[in-house]
Amino acid sequence: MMQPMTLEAITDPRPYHHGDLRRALVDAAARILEREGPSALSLRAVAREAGVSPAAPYHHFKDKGELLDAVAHVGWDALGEAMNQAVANARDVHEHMTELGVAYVCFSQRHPALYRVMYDCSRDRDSLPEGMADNDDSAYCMVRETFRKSAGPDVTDLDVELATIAAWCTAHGLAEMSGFAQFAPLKRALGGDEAFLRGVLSHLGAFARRIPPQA
Amino acid sequence: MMQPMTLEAITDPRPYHHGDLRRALVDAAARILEREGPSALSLRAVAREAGVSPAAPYHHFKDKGELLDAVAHVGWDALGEAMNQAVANARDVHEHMTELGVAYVCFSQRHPALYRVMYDCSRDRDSLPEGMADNDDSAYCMVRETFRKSAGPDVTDLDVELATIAAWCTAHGLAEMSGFAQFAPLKRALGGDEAFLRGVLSHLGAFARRIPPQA
DNA sequence: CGTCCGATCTGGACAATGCTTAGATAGCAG
DNA sequence: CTGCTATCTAAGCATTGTCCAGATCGGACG
Repeated sequence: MMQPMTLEAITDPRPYHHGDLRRALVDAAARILEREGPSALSLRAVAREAGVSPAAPYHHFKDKGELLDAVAHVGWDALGEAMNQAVANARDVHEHMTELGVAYVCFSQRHPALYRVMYDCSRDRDSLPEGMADNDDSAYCMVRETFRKSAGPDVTDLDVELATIAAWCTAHGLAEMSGFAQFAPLKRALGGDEAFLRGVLSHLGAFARRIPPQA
Repeated sequence: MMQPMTLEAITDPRPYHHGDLRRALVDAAARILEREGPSALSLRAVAREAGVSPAAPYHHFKDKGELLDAVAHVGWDALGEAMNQAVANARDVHEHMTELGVAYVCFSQRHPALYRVMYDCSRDRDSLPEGMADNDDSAYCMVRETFRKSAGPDVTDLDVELATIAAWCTAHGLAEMSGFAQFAPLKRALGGDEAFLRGVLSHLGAFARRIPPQA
């Protein structure tokens, strides 16, 4: 809200005696993530990157998980912003859903390590990731609102919720799997990553048509 | 070198010095997974569980990752079997797709730790998990075959492949997310986990209808 | 039957990690 | 200046993945 949600690793040289370390740590973590991937993201490495002792982070985060949570939160904000952008660029309402899906998966491909952290740190908690659905601009809520706006009067809130979950699950699955090397030939045949993405999304119908509407 | 490069193509019943340790290690790992979850699955814990020294596994697996691969392979075989079962129980062909999806997600909920390992160890490799699509009975190939059989004559192989990927991604997304606590009220309203599952799957159409068929 | 070789396992060691505790230091209120 | 609190460091602990030097067992060969 107050801070710009960009991912750029800005080496913000705040020459306070001991500057805003909390912020510096999150930035350092994001920098390591983009540079070396999730497996290199140790608490000690983050401290090293930020130029402090290995124990310093513990004065700002309860444990490693809480640091990861903060990093993930930044990621969700950035995702939400990217999806907002995508909707803003769409010409009419019926394109919104497509553009949201494309923006979602593209984001996950541009920041694979961040995306992984976003989900990983919530998997162990059995609850939705922090920042994913916290406010109206958050990614999940945008999808739901898009559904609600394009829904007819006979569509219940429950229907909207279920449809949102379905769409979200599909996008998430695509985000995690579209990087597999086995899909490279397919992508080439279709003419690029985004074409592949749209191709898969367009085949959702073929799947759905074989599922009877509710039991 | 003397062993076939394809992972345990055949169960080699070679009672070694201390028995078939390789198999014992995989079993021990699976046992720990079900009992204590993925975070407790250390190489040393596996060795402890199997009653051998911490260095013993290195005579059967190059590193921890290779052990995990073997565990995941067992998991994919089990998933394939569960899906085979589901198809066998379906009354007509048009139910196959639904039952496959249900079987997939149910498996992931019955063995959450195993399911996580199945994907985790392939994520770092950027290729499809071993055992996922290796033979005709494997999970992925079953979905593709179901699509092929129920497809009209005008459907190309590429279409079948894309539809398979779409269905797979959706199921995977559902498998990973349906455990989130936020969905509990929804599940209760619908009358249980499986009803929730079918509910979400049935709303795939609502999503797809808003996506224009191919660019 | 005995000898030897190689596959299998042990014990010990190393660096790295998450985390804790005790002590140092800086900024600020009085 | 004095004292308090938040912040940071240094040192240490248990655990982890991995490697290495030997011990040991199984089976092939003579």
